[in-house]
Amino acid sequence: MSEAVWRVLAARGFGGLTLRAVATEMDASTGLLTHYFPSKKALIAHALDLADERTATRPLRDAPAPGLPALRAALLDVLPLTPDAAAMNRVWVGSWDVALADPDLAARQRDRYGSWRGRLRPHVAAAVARGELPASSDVDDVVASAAAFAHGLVVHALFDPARFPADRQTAMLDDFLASLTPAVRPE
Amino acid sequence: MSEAVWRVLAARGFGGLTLRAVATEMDASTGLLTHYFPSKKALIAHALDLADERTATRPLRDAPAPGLPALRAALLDVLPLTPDAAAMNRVWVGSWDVALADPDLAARQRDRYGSWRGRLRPHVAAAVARGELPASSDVDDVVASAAAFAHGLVVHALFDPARFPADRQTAMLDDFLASLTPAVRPE
DNA sequence: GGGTACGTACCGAACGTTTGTTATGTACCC
DNA sequence: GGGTACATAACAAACGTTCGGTACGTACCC
Repeated sequence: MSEAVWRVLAARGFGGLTLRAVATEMDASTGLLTHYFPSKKALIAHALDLADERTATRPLRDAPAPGLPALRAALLDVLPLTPDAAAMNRVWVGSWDVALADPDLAARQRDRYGSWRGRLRPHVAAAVARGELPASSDVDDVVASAAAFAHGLVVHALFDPARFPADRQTAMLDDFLASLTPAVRPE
Repeated sequence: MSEAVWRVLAARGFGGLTLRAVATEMDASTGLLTHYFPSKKALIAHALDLADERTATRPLRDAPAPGLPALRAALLDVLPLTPDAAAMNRVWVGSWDVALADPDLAARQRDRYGSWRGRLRPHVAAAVARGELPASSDVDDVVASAAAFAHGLVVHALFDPARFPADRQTAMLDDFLASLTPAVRPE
């Protein structure tokens, strides 16, 4: 069932997420859907949870080292570098319209992204502790900036994949991270 | 009429943009709407054009100086620092779901953001020319990074306005711009 | 261990509403 | 009086939701 929801979402977005579309996708009746979801909103909530779960359980690249390299790995995991990652991001970006229109869903998204920043935070803190970032850095600001940069890059890459191939996204991320580190002047 | 479309969009997003919602909003009939819009898709396209127009004609802060300050001003104009700007961004972010679901609209968004980056480009080029940015900078990458950063910050600020008040957004942008400039070591 | 009771899983059809679209009518303007 | 600017009404389709009915497992009783 979740598979069908995901396929509908990836193909038609949240605007095309209907009980019948999901039912047809899985060759079932609308009765099945309503049996598990008391309302349409519950379906939408499940779709968001589904995106959450797929995001959480997707294979992550392991961080080569704590600090900046770990942050880099975590952000690379978010970018639409592969078709699967692009589909995932397409769902997330698409969810923003419906989430912003509903206070409950908006609050859940707020918490979601808050906790994502929370998971990014240790990497930034470690980077500061290891001297990769200036000690004067505001950790929360750096975290938020990195999260914002990644999400914005996701959007631009989704709309213009030709101009933002995987290697350019990676290069841009590396430049961004490099710009965070204090410049070392050649002697 | 455009005013009514805008109000519906700001309140209910693209998922709640219907002919009748707009008609009710302006105390008119659906016949009026269909008189001007041959189809629903035309309505959506108009909504996007409307967002475009409002984006283009909104009062912009004038750049205090060419180069980096001009880039800063242009990006500040995008961030949801005021309720009006937040409403505008809410519409833009909401448009991404419907845009990603329709190839025509997706192409138009792609061009839109491409031309926005095009308008940002001279400022970055000027910054390089003036020595505010390293001569080794890839202008297009810097432009895209700045655009991505701003758009990502928009998303996070929309979902969590309490954690991203105007002054923090501004501070984060300033930090981002500062990180682009080569560090100057105190003698 | 056969019968009964009951909860869960699901189908299929129908409900009433909302949707986009179309058709017809009317007032007004040049 | 022909064209523009709407209103009004109706349309079929799609929508979320409700509901009666079937199948099946599981527990309990005697």
